[in-house]
Amino acid sequence: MPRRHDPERRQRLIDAAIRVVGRKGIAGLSHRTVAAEADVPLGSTTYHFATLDDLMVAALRQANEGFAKVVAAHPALSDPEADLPAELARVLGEWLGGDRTGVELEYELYLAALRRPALRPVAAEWAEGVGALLAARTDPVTARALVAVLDGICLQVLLTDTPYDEEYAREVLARLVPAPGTRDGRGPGSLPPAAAG
Amino acid sequence: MPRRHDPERRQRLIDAAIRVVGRKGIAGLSHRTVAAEADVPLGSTTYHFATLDDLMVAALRQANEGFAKVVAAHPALSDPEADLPAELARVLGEWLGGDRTGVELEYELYLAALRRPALRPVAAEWAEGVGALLAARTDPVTARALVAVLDGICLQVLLTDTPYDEEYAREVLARLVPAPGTRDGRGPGSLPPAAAG
DNA sequence: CGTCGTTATGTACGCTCGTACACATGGGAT
DNA sequence: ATCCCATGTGTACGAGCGTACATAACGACG
Repeated sequence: MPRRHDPERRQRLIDAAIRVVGRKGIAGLSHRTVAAEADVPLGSTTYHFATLDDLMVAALRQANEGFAKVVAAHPALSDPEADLPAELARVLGEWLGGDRTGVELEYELYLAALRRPALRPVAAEWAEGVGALLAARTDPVTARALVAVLDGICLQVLLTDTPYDEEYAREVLARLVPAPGTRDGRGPGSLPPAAAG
Repeated sequence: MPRRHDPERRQRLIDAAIRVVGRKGIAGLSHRTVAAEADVPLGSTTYHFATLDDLMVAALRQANEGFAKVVAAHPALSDPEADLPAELARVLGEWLGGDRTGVELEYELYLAALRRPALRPVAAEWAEGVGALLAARTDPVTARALVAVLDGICLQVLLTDTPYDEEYAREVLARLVPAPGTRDGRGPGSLPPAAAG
């Protein structure tokens, strides 16, 4: 019985949980599968995470950083001069085009909040995080709308096996962003219809 | 051992499955729970639905009619004179404001398509169905965009415990609909870059 | 009436699960 | 040096699961 006194075991369990969900889905997540993946005895997982919800909260919180990393790798998203819709569409394409397993993993944990109230605060954190990032470039209402449509486009791609269409995404995102001059913080709502067509 | 020769048993099993998912979620769906809910022996569920995927496909297909019913109850959605964004926002509010269990049920089955390829065609049917309905009022690209943002708004409400804001939804939907006169079927896509900031 | 295929029923096997608990261990406080 | 508690380990129990299968009833059809 080696490996006594293993600090960071908790972290290794989270990593293992993420790998398990990535490979077998949430349905395949159990104290035992995580223990096997992390190569620790069963009792260890139940000790560090009494319930599977606890484990999922930790996993979702960590998985959320996946999209954030892609975003952080694109400083253009923070550049007020850049074409925001085009940049967003590109970043989304990069994320969806990358490792599909990772994308499905993040979304599965995210969507699990529907039935697991424990996950909802974490899901909200993510939405607020992305929203805050976008709000710096537009206004709060537009930011929320952009997050919603990003979510919606991802769902369509992931749930219906439709390939991602970056040009389509760019177009849709562009319609949500008010014309310059309207973006002064007083919020949108009165943009002339001409701006949308 | 009464009730031999029970036609429509298959249908009753689907109904039972929907009730089970509504009450305990997909995680609580099993041949046994459905059998108990429908008050039939275990062997009967395995006979009519060899796998749980079969049962879920049938259930999702039937559950999909929930939103369709709400839509059908609003003929204004087909009226070319009506304010489409406002009507959509109202219908969505009605659906989300109604029996929350039913909404969660439909969405849970819908989202399950992420990990169950068998459900993806059914999920796609739903998206295409709503899309076709909206395409009659605008153009295909706008219709897809509206479906995406409807999905996104629902997600935000269901996943983050945020109350539904009809006025916000109306505003966002309105930005996606091209101004009248542009809606001639050639589709959008050529709006000047200036509109994007 | 008799036959046959579909539908219905009951039971059993092997597996995984969450949970509980008794025991071992080792490091930090005293 | 000693004690104590957080941490680690092994095992067992009862429950639920998918699946398989032998058997029984029924209705259609000749």
